[in-house]
Amino acid sequence: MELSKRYKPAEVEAKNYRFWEEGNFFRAAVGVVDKDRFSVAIPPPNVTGRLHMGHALNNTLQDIVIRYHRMLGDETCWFPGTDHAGIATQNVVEKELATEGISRHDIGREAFVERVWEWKAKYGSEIIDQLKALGCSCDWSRLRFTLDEGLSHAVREVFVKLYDEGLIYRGAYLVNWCPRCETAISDLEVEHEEIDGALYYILYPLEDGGSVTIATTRPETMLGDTGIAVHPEDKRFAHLIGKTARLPILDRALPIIGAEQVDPEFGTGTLKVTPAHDPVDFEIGQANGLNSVNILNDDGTINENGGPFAGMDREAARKAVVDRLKADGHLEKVEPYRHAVGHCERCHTAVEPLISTQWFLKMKPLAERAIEVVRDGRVRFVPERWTKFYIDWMENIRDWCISRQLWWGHRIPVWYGPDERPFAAQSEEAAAAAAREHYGREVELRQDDDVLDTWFSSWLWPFTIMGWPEETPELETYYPTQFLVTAFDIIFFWVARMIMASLHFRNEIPFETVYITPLIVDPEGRKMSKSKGNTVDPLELMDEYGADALRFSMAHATTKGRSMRTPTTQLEDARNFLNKLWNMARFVLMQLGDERPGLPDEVTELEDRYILSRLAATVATVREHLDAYNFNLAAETLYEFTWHDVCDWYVEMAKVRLQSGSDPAAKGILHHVLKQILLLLHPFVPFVTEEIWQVLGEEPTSISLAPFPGPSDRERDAEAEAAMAALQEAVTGVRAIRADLNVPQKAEISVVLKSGSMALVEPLVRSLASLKALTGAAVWDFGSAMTEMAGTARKVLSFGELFVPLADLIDVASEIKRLGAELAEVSADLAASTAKLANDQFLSRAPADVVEKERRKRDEFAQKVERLEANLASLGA
RNA sequence: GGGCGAGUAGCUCAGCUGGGAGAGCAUCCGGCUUACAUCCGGAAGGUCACAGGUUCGAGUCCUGUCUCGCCCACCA
Repeated sequence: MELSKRYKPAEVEAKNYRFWEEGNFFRAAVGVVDKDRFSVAIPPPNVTGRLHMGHALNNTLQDIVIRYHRMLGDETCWFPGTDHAGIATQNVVEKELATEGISRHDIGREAFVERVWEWKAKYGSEIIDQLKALGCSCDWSRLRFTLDEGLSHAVREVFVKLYDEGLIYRGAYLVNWCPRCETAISDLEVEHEEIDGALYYILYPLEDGGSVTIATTRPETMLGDTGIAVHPEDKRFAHLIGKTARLPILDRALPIIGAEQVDPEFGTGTLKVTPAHDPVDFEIGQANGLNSVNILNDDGTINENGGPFAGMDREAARKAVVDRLKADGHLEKVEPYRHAVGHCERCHTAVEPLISTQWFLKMKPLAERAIEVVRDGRVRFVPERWTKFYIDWMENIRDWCISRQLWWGHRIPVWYGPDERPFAAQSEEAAAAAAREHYGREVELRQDDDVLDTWFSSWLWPFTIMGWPEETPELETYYPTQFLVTAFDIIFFWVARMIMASLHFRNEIPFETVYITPLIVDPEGRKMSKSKGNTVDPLELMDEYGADALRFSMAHATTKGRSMRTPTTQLEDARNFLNKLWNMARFVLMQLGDERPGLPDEVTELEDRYILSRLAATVATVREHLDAYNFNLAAETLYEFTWHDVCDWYVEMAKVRLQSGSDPAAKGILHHVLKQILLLLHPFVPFVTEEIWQVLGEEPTSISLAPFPGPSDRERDAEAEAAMAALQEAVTGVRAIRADLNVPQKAEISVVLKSGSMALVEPLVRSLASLKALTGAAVWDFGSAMTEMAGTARKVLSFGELFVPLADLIDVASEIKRLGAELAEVSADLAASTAKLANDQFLSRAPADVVEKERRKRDEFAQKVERLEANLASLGA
């Protein structure tokens, strides 16, 4: 089969993915006991999702680990699925409706939800196709959706259980309200953004004369003020406690109280208390029995409690309130003020805190054990620093608001009786039965209108994808999972909650290792976001460079830092690298023809011994790095070995033997080394490696099922590596002379190599043909004393010296300059080394091997200096 | 107000438990050497942010400072 001169991903990728799917290579068995098991639950992408760089990174890393373990021989399963993504999906469909000029309220709940399912049927698989394009080797037969019947059942089960345990409660508390989405959102869904606002100083008259001035950033909330607070120990205001002020405009009586929460340093040191619209005020209100006056409608407009401002949008109301205060002489001053304002993560509308009746989950009882398993290392974060991040948050965890005023999601499994008594149950029938029992008769039940936070299904993901609450063979075989990959911003949303859920419902951890990826940032180092317009589309990158190139560059760029830049030049590097690999394969195929010789029995040639030694080292290093999740180092090691050790040196040396007729050993080694490289690279770049594997016609059918290289009987060969290093030094020396002195490529030269080390020279003599081919020097003379010759270029090596007679090409003066510069450098090294060895402290405290190494270095420098000096002398310097 | 990460060659970044500063790109010089010009050979380029400290020895460990990025927090 003929390979094209360049690697063309488009011709290879889709074809090979189809091959994998048709072969069911990623289908995992259940119930296997005689193998290690390895499983991963995918972080389910939103059904509305389009592959972004975060997904690309995340799933590339998961796939590398999954493929690695599959090749290690583990029974390996990657469980895939998608998330129904409550608000996000509802927003998408609402937007679609808006283009038709209608809102969800126009068509009603049932029809709307139907519409979303239609949308899902149409577009929900796009993200799956994109993951396949990336090469992800999930077991697609196990694809799940967080809103499918099985998971919905699990969600109801969990809700009822937690309700019965008293961990879920309903009540009116201060929540974050998004007026655009018209729903409560959890603390985690609020993003704080610094904005330029203003501090308004409002004058509150006191009932018995005088006034008090209070600073606020949200003047319109004064409509909901029900008190005023000062710090109890603030002497300036002590006399005010117990008195009453009057609210401007609405003329409400405001008791003045003392509260610890007040910061005497801020503003005027007094606080207007608006329990319905501020978390601190809510606390103070509760503690002091103040009323709560909610002034907002669900859409963010002012309600009837806002008096003359009722019906106005909150923005307009702010302005109107300020104008009115000013007109009445109640506005003392306005100062510019920069502060953080909460925004809805999904739609970026400013969030309003308000009192609302919602469902909550108590977190502290769940958090305790979840902290424990991380602390004792049963669940491990990589990089390790995230452990502290996790524990800090868990220790200060607050209750989770789990209800959402949406239509798309798991409807809360609670039915209310005529007296509003709630019945939590798996089904309406079960609730009816419970109600019948309670009331002693048949009653009309009404289901709660709200749905659950999307994360209320995701936090059950690792075991619900395996069929929980049934005790399935999947659970038995693959739970707990071994590995989870996610970004740090999901630790609290998801990772922490999964740990809590798994411990609570299954009494075991959900996964052993949590790998936290760096955050991908733009070229300026800023977070990528659609609103900033600095996103990069991985699908476009895949089109341009190929999925493998994207994967390799991702792996290569993944460090244990907190962020990484979008790979740009690295993408080109990766593409070039894969092309290099492709061409190496072409070369090997050209040499092999129909033969598939494999590793020869006897290996004697220097370069053969060398490359096998390097291969053994590479296998060991790559496995080490993969086991430690050092993706960049593993990729780097393979790049280096393939390109430099194999292509630059081994192939070039083997050519000599291959061109001068058949050489079974060289062919066998080429074949073997190529195969090993393919296997080592396969987890990183599955498409190109599979393609070459197929062309070679290797067994097994798919490289994805082949065993990953392990330690072999051929291990490191220090002697060959040392001899090869000498050869490389000599070759590079001659090439440098050629380049420095502008000796034309075609010009015939001869080389004299002088060395006292027969151990090193002897293999070079045997590799004479390689030396000639690699340097273009036709005549090599070893070991003989150099007779003084005019016009000789010189190079001092670590183990000897090179002489290249070039007659009139040599300019003695510049030759002296060249050698002089090197002498200066080496002399400095020698001086440093000598000084070190003269230091008694060093000799007595440094480990013996370090001292020994230093001695060898010193001797080497000394010899080099000696040779350089001799050469300079012979040039008459 | 706390916390985290980064600061190494012109650019993007490696550098594991402390023992002679690395890669790729860009630059310069030379090459169509029949696997690859997405290539090959060579060269130049760095007070490892700054200041102290620990150590025989610090890019690597400790303390402090500066710059950038990010996270968390009830200063309205």
